[in-house]
Amino acid sequence: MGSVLLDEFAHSDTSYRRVADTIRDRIIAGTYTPGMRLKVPTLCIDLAVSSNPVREALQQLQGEGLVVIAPNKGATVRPIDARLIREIYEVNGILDAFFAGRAAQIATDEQIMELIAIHRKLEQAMLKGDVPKRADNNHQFHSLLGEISGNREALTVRLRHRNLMRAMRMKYGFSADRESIVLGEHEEIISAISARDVARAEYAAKMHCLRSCDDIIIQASIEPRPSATQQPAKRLTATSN
Amino acid sequence: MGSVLLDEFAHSDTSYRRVADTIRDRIIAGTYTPGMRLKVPTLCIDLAVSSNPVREALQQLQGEGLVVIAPNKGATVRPIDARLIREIYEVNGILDAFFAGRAAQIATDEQIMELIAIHRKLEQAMLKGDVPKRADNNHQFHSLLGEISGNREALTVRLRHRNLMRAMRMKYGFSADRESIVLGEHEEIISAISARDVARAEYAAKMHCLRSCDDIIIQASIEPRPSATQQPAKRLTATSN
DNA sequence: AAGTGGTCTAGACCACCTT
DNA sequence: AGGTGGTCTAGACCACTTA
Repeated sequence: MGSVLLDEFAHSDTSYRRVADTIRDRIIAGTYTPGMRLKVPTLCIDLAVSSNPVREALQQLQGEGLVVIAPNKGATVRPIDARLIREIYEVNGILDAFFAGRAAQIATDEQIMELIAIHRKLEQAMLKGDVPKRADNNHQFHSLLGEISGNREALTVRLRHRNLMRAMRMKYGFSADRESIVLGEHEEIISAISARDVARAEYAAKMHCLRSCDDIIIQASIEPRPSATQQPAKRLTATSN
Repeated sequence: MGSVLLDEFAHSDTSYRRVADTIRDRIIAGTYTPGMRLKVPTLCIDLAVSSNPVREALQQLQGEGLVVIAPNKGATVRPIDARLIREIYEVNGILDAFFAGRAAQIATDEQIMELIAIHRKLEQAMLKGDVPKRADNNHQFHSLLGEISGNREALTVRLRHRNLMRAMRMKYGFSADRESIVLGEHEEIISAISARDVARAEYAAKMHCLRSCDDIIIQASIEPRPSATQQPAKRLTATSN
């Protein structure tokens, strides 16, 4: 029987998942920047699907904190201001201190080896100036720390915040000397974990976060010309419930 | 021209928001219990809407952590096992310690008065055995602590976890003597904040969380046996404390 | 007063079951 | 095979914003 609709069997996964993955990647990659309108008709054409999967994907991304949906007004990439950055890094600092402290308690020697291996790859990527690989290795470093803790829930929260901050980094970048400092901070964290020094590991992780926060705020305050989208309007921050 | 559809002007908000609110309330109230299937056709009939708003609401609730959606298999109320409870309370303990410690630093005298007022109302509700009011006042107590910190992002995370645990409490309840213990723990937190003793406030809040976690696990008398799914974890995260 | 875009319905398609 | 229910499309309705 001939199918009325698409004969392509491009159904490896559900459509709304692929749409959500695509939009998420574009937000993290900086293709869609914070504050940008995400119009359903445009996305429908671009991704060759109808409105329903797009709308479901946007709802899901709102749940992840990457998108804000205002009733009858549509979706925008979550706008990020200095306050939100500070709040997120405050939470990140608390969680990362927990991760590092827990790692100092329970990490196996193999896991510590793996941390060091990732750290070396990160070092290489920085030397080569390979920005995407740099971001990926940094992500792996902190993900492994989270996994060692065994707390998936905490890791989920942390990952969502990381995605938001990656979007910021893609828009504003790092300050010139931040990269070499990051390496030193990672080494201090690894050193503390290896020494099984919980307090030092917690402190090192927290400081790593604080300095990253300071850096991103400095970078972001370098006035990026307002893009040619619509007027800023008011910030809506429609917090659910 | 006559409207083809409903002429009722029952459009105070969007449909998918009302559906999400309804389902969320029912999960928290225990009408829909963890693990229960949420079938779209049933919800459509029950709530008198079509599938699209229901599906969008489910996606949103998945983002909030109350619902799990499996591709081509549908939605279920998020199943909760002992591991998830421990993970959530671990995060809660960290966040509540932060909230209480921050409150000890920056709470105004008026805010502390308000905390005490809520505490008294909670006391009254417990004496009267008014369970819904009890839950509501307890929620207010911890929400105010979160608001004092000024960190909305942390508060959002904490609120989501609170919703999940309220669903658990609605299903399993408290142990007999837990209520009076809660009052004492809240008083200790208030006392530490009033004394501006950061470390004591953090410790009191963390202990409050840990005891609540222990209580709910006992009430649920959950055996964390691995279910029919695969068991990838080899090393169990040493049962904390 | 159009137009744009968000929202919702009805129905078709199709994946995963049961029998 | 048949049924149940998840998924997607097409199109209608409607809120908000242009001019």
